[in-house]
Amino acid sequence: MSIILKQHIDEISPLTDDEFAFVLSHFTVKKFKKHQYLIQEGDLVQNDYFVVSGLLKSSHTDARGKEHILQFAMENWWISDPQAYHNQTPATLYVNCLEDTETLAITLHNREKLCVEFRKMEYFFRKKTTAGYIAMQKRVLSLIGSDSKERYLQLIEQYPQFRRLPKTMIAAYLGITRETLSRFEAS
Amino acid sequence: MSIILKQHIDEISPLTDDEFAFVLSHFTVKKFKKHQYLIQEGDLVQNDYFVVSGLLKSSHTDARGKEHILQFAMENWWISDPQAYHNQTPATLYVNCLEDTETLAITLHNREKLCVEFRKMEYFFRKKTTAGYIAMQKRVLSLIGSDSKERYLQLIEQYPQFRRLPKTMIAAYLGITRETLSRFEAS
DNA sequence: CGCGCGATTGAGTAATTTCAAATCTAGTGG
DNA sequence: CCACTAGATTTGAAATTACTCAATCGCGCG
Repeated sequence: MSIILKQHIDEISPLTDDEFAFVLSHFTVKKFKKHQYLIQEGDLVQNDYFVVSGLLKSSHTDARGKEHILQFAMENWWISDPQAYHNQTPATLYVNCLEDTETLAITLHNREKLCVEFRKMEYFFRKKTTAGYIAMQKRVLSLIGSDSKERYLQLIEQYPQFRRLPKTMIAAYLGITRETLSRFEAS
Repeated sequence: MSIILKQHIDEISPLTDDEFAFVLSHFTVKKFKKHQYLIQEGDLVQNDYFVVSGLLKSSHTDARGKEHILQFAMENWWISDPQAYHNQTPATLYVNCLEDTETLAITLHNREKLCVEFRKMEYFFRKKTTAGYIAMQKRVLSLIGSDSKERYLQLIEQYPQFRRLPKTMIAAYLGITRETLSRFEAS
């Protein structure tokens, strides 16, 4: 099962089998059931999660009780509350499962230890974070520069997998209501 | 003048004077006049720029000719077209000066060389990028979760310095029209 | 069969945009 | 120091877009 993590790292920073075994020793397998929460608002966030299988989302619930979705995560993606994890402050996000999910979890302590002990992994995390930053900047551009219909079309073009998500959640990800989203598909 | 870069790095990864001299040798001083472009759409992006003094913005011009602002940069900030810089693909953004500006520029080649040669700087860039990712995620949350007036108030609370920017640009950063922004301040 | 949840549709309301015009302001040259 | 101009800001009115609230529809699952 952990082969998928190796392949994922290899794309940026190829490892020998021995090296990967060492890397893997810093992770722990964690499995969750549909609807289960990995992180709730206020929690101390122990882990960053690499998704081996399943489906999750991270979201924020605002003062009016509305949920806004920051991220979906499927196989090969990472998910957590990055701010709470990296700064070790209380979580402001929820992370929960839309399907039964298997993850490889790494604590901040082990992540930093791994970066110090093993150069290739510091390189991996640096590159991965850079790619994440670039993706986030694209999303900002889409949010400030495109109307909601364009954003929806861009989204399903970039991530066709997202078609299988409930539309209510797609809407919460795009920053529009489910009713507005529902009025698009017709065309 | 480069003392400000040292102080900036020291906040994350403290350096001795000798170490900093070594780091600095990887940068070149570049100065620009108000209205000058550092990067234009289609360019090969040579540098990431650390701002010593002055003021800049990065922006994208869409198919309708409208400008959307991704970032402002003042003293102590970094600016570039990250996607074009890190992937060495043609720029999709413009970066230009709102005031006369002094920068310390680093090529991707020198940045990577520096990371390999000098561990503390790889740590610095990794942490800096992580912080940038977290800030970007906050902005996404603000865009999908708050209406335009709330976003404006959040912005001037988080960055009071931005008050000195032309409102047209604040609007282009928030993803609203200048007319809409103009109708807020009254209250 | 019927429950429950997600998706859709309708009608009225609120927010935002567009287009146009008027007003203000900072910087320039005389 | 003043007049002038270009850019920025404000204001108005109509059109568009999105939201809210309420009702209905469709379907999978026990």
